[in-house]
Amino acid sequence: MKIATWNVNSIRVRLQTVLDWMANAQPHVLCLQEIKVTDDLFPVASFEDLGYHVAVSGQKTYNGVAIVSKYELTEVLVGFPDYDAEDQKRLIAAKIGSLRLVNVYIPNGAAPDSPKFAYKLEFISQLHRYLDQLHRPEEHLILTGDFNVAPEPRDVYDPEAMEGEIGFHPAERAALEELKRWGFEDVFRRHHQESGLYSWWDYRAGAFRRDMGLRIDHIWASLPLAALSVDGGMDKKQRSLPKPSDHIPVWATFDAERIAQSA
DNA sequence: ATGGCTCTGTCGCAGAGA
Repeated sequence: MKIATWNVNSIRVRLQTVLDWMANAQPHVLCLQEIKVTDDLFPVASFEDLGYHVAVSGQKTYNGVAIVSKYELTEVLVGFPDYDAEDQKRLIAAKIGSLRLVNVYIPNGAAPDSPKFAYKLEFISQLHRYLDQLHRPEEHLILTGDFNVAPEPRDVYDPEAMEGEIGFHPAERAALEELKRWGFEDVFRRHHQESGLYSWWDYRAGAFRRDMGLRIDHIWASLPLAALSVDGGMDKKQRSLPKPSDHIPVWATFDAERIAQSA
């Protein structure tokens, strides 16, 4: 079972790119962020034609998340039950068979001295509370999406230069580490330990050409589920194609039979 | 170097991204 996450930076601009990638990569589940459309304008039919189910939480211009799945999506939950997140559409969850999946677009934060950074930390704190309220670490649970935080020095191109900058500030790394201690393992890191593996490169200043990237898109699995993971990866080629998103797809595979057996 | 691109809403630029 292949699960993927991709911040596409506008689904309308990137639709064909995403469909082409799916035809090749064949994910069972794809979590999208920054779709930048209202629900009614999301190209549902394009995915349904390929045999996928779709759950969307979008808004005009900014943010927006969606889950695209070969398996039926049930118990779809949009946003937080008791926190309005300033009406920003950044969270969608669903049950897929016995699997629970949470797709999140954590706020960027703008700059460490910005109110948006406080909102980012508050959002991560609310996400922690959300897990406490709705889930247990013993479940087969995936938390995935654009986390907008590079967890460790090996996840940034220049740890010294980036220290304290947005995406690699100690406060957000600590918040993310605390979230992880709820009961998750970074599935990508289970399979790849080396530095220099990034999921995002700035559009500006030839950042991709100079490989100035960050690993900020993640697939976390609860510990029982992480034990059933088979492989993980990131499709860097997608960043070199014409009109790319600034993020690339991140994916992980799991032993579907053992997931079904232990359900 | 708070920009260097890219996208949206709207047809000038401004806001956001990270």
